[in-house]
Amino acid sequence: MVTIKDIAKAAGVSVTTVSRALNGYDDVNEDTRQKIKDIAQGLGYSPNMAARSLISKKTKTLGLLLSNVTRASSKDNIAFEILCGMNDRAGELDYDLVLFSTTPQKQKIKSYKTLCQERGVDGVIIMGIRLDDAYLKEVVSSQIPCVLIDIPLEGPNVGYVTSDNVGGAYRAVSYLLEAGHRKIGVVNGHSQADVSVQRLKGYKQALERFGIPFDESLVMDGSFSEAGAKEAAYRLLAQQPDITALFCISDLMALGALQAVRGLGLQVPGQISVVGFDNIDVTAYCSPALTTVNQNKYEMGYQAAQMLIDLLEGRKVSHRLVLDTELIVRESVSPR
Amino acid sequence: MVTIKDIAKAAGVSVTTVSRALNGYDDVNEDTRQKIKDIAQGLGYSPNMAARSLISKKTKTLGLLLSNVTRASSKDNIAFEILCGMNDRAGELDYDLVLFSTTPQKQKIKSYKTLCQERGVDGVIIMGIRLDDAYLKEVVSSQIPCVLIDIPLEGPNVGYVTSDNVGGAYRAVSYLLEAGHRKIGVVNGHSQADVSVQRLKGYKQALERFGIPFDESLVMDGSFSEAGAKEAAYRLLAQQPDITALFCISDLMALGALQAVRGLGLQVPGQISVVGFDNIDVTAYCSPALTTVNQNKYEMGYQAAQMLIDLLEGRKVSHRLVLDTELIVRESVSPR
DNA sequence: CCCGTTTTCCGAAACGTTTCGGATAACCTT
DNA sequence: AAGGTTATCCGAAACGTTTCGGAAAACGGG
Repeated sequence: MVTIKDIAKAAGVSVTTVSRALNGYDDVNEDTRQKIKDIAQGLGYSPNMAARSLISKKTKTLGLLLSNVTRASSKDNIAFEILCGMNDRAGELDYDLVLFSTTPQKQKIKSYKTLCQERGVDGVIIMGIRLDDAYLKEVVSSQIPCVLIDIPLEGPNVGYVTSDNVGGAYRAVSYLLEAGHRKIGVVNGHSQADVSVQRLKGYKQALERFGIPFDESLVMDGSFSEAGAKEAAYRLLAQQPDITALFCISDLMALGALQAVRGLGLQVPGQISVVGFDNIDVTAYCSPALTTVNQNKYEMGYQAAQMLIDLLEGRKVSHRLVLDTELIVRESVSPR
Repeated sequence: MVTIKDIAKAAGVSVTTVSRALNGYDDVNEDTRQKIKDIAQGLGYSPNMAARSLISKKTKTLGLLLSNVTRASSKDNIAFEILCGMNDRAGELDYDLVLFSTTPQKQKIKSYKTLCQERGVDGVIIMGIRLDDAYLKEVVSSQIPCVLIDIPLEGPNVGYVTSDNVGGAYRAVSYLLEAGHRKIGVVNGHSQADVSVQRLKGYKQALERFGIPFDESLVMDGSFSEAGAKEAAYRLLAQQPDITALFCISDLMALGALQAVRGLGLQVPGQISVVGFDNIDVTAYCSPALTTVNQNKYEMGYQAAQMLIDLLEGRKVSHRLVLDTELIVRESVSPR
């Protein structure tokens, strides 16, 4: 490994000068700087990040904490799209991304905070975590700058980015109402996800606009899984046979609901209309193609990285970003 | 930040002893060790990786170089599933994963090798790169241990993991042949991807078994994209109207081919049968559900991480791993 | 009780970089 | 020519850890 010292020797200057020359300080003669640069180039020098960050206390790396990057989670590639956006922006700004794999059992031993300071990431992006996660508070209240995805928390060092979930749900449900549906079941996620409560709020608002009272028994949790949603949809349709439409809080769950509806021998959208949320890729290909609300996942990641880096570099910036959503009309809804 | 020094002071021992106690050396009294551990715990100590790796020259991080983690690539989540596997295994073995975003323009400035040594990763996994990539040779011939995904190169410090592409293709095409198809078009990727040549080889072998001569004009490149495949399928079907089946080298391309077939007003599988490759999620949901060959993406990532770490830790291990593939029969093929 | 061995500890150097405080020399200004 | 600036450079300390060589103390065997 070629070090700054080797360059110094070759150039006949001190290591100090080499360091300052390479880092663009202005108290070094342009000729010497050029000579040093040439030698560095010739020797194939590249700075040692460990040494550098040992003293600067900066690592130029962002941690990504996502609790569910595991075998199961790959079907909806939402996480992946977000990751792509993050990675792109981080790359542009010369940061690297390190993935923290957090399995429940490892979490017992090492908290996020420990993980972060051990690895020495400058900041961290957290997603896919439950609101009641014991360690969420910890990292948020710690000194580590962090931005949350879909978790509305703010602080001096923490911000978040999310989609306009209530708006999206509002538009989706309004669309159903305008199509004449009046008894709309909702397949929800679980109470410990902010998106669940926000999207339900949108549902209620749409109902309100049409003067329809909210009926608690029309909503059922599907735990964000395909199987869970299938189960939930079965129960919903069994208990309330006059339901004509299902609003599913996520596309994956809409897929599960679709199975349940078919399992009951009912047609989509002929007898039951379905709308989802997220606009994952499958929705365009499945049959019937799913009407859903799009959220800009790539952008979420991109902006999250941007916000975190802004935070890190001390820029004054809003700690809250809500991205627009858009209703994507396809084939799973018919008028009633 | 609490350092080893603070612990030493609090425990009334030297930093050497603290270090050795914490790292499990046996020349420290069990009582002192316990005391030191307690104090470390109490102070919330966590070791500084930068300092540690400065001297040990190990970082316990794996680099992941994938050239196409960008906006477009998210539709087929193959990369993501592989990543999940890698991340899981790396995590189990106490390594972290850092993503290297390589855009074509950045590649000009910094070669992979530079990237790796700057970031000080112990080794690197490379995927999604073309065989003719200028820097591929560089990193492979460098000292950096690396494992390739779907690129058959071996060396003292390099290994690879891939699927049984020829076997998979062989079974897929045999299935078509057994169903009575004789004129089978193939939508290929491009010549600079090993999977393209392997899967084509499987196609040829199947043909051979049935005594059918290989016809060059039956294969057309679709550049691994949906649009490219659509175009290719159009051309194929126009030029050879008696084609009765399409073997697509990837599912994403099969989706494109499906569009082309429909665009020509033909039925799948009634008039044209289609089989894909990869078994991405959409294939189970699209209509008709796609017959395809599954490759175990998660396992590929898992094993790649395992192999790299074996390499890093000097274990004697095979530098080559070929995972089984499996034909998944669904609805896109009918007998002729 | 002496000598060799084991146990337990420590001082200091090293890793590659940045940075603080200063030093030298050349250049102005009056 | 003296004093003040400026341009350019350097020595040494510091960051937090590991590790080499050795040292002190306790122990065991004869």
